[in-house]
Amino acid sequence: MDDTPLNLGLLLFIPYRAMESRVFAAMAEAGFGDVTPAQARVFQRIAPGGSRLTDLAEQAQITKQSAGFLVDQLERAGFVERAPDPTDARARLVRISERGARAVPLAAAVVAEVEAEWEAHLGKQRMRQLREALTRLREITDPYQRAMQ
Amino acid sequence: MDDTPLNLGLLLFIPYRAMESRVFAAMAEAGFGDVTPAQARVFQRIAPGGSRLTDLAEQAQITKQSAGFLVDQLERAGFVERAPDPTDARARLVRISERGARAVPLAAAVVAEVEAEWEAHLGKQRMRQLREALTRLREITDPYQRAMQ
DNA sequence: TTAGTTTGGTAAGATTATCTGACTACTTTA
DNA sequence: TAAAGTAGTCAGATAATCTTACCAAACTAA
Repeated sequence: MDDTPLNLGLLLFIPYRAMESRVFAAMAEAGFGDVTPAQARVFQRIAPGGSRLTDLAEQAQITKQSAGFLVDQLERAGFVERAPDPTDARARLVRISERGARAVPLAAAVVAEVEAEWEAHLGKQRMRQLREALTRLREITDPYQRAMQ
Repeated sequence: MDDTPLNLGLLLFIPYRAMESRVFAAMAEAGFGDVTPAQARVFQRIAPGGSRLTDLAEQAQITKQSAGFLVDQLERAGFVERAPDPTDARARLVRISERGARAVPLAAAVVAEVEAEWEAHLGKQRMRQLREALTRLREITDPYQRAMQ
């Protein structure tokens, strides 16, 4: 077997992917099977008071056309709603709607569950170190520093 | 500002995405701009002596049809070649070709560069802790444990 | 205060990446 | 040696993304 250390990109991707799969499986089981990964990546970036399409696109690193397409789907599925932005007549705010709000704590619970499993495997200390290192890493790898759920 | 701790999935994704972007930008600049992220995710899983399509599909967690589609593109672009598998007449081995082999050290250099930047920001110790935590995490989140470059 | 520039968003059309289901050809096993 | 399993392809559908082009509202500066 090859024991070359794995590149850090892949090392980051593997658990990310595992987390995503777990959340999607649980959501599907809970009756939210009609949300796709691409939609979720936009959804989870909606700010508490609502976000503009352009901001969502920028944060998710997709074009505003793609973001619009995904928000249309989320709106049709009842997860979000659009409201005029009182501060700018050109813009509209994408907000989490009632059905979307019901999904949020469910997803959060699965994330917590997976994190607990990881902590059980790594130990409290290493888990804390992991979170700290990633949080610091974000300072230089995330152009959008706003905290998100 | 909201100071809720970010969920670990997103915390993993942010630097992963940053690493990927850097690598792709550098590859494009070096004349390998015709490779897509999806193709790269398959390519980087090719074993030294070549891999079967089915194995690549399994490791990348896509269907063999998708893997075949991406390998077709990689083959047309000259990054890989297919050879009969001497041990099984049904199978063929996907191998890195000359052009592909030229791309590998280039990508590795960018990865090393980004990792060095991260280490400069985190410090040697936290960087080591990060790598160790991720390596251990892989034990419970990666169904395919074979080391990859 | 109005003309030019920027910003928020949509429209149309193409391309890429992915899936499911069905199939062929070879291999393994009972 | 017949049945079951495995490697891969084919066909057709859908999802997610892009580029280019556009419109309307809002800023900005002469």
